[in-house]
Amino acid sequence: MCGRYAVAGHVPSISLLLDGVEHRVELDLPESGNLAPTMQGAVIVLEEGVPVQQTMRWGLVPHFAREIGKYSTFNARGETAATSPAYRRSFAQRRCLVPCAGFYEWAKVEDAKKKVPHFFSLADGSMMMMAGLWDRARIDGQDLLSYTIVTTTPNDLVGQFHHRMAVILQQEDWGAWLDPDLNDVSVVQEFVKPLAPELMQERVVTL
DNA sequence: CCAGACGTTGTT
DNA sequence: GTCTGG
DNA sequence: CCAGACGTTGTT
DNA sequence: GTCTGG
Repeated sequence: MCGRYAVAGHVPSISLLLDGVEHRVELDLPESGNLAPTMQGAVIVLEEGVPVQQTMRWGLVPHFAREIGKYSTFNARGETAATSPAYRRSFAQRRCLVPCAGFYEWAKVEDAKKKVPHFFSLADGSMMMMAGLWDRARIDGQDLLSYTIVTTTPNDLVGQFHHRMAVILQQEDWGAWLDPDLNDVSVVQEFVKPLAPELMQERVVTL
């Protein structure tokens, strides 16, 4: 799962390989130590072939919706996103990157009243890029952009805490995930797998 | 045919 | 306990 | 995902 | 918009 994550305040510039061409994206990420569903988050989408940062609502409102529903769409199961009515068009044509510092999982502790948050980030401290889907809906006469984070089975590290985990893309896959020409769903599906646990680190935090 | 759903996680 | 809002 | 609310009538 | 259930 991924229901809360953190976005670093510093401004890294990232590099994407799209169709053999390198693109640099200047990021200006608003700092957030605890981003929650329904809040505005920064994602990277392709705009006329160029990767750009874009702010949208976390919690995908499908193109066919006419109002922001009560459904839980902050995560999309990678196993079914390709065929589910709410996500399939986005899975095939509207993928995005969700940059973050890391995400949280809460663990229940014996005799403790509150659950304890654990923070998961990349072992080398670099920016984490989660696999996202986005969509555009017409709500009250206005375009609403929104996104969701794709989930999969956990690796051995995250699996100690939860049975679902966000899909985390390695840098060499960032461009391909964004590429609209890559619309063969079975190829996209290859990216939906847990990141190797040795590439991640975990620590207890307070929020 | 029309009406209504379209989602995830976690917990039981 | 369960729903809503962030 | 977690945190916080969860209710009504009437009066100011 | 498209599929499912009635």
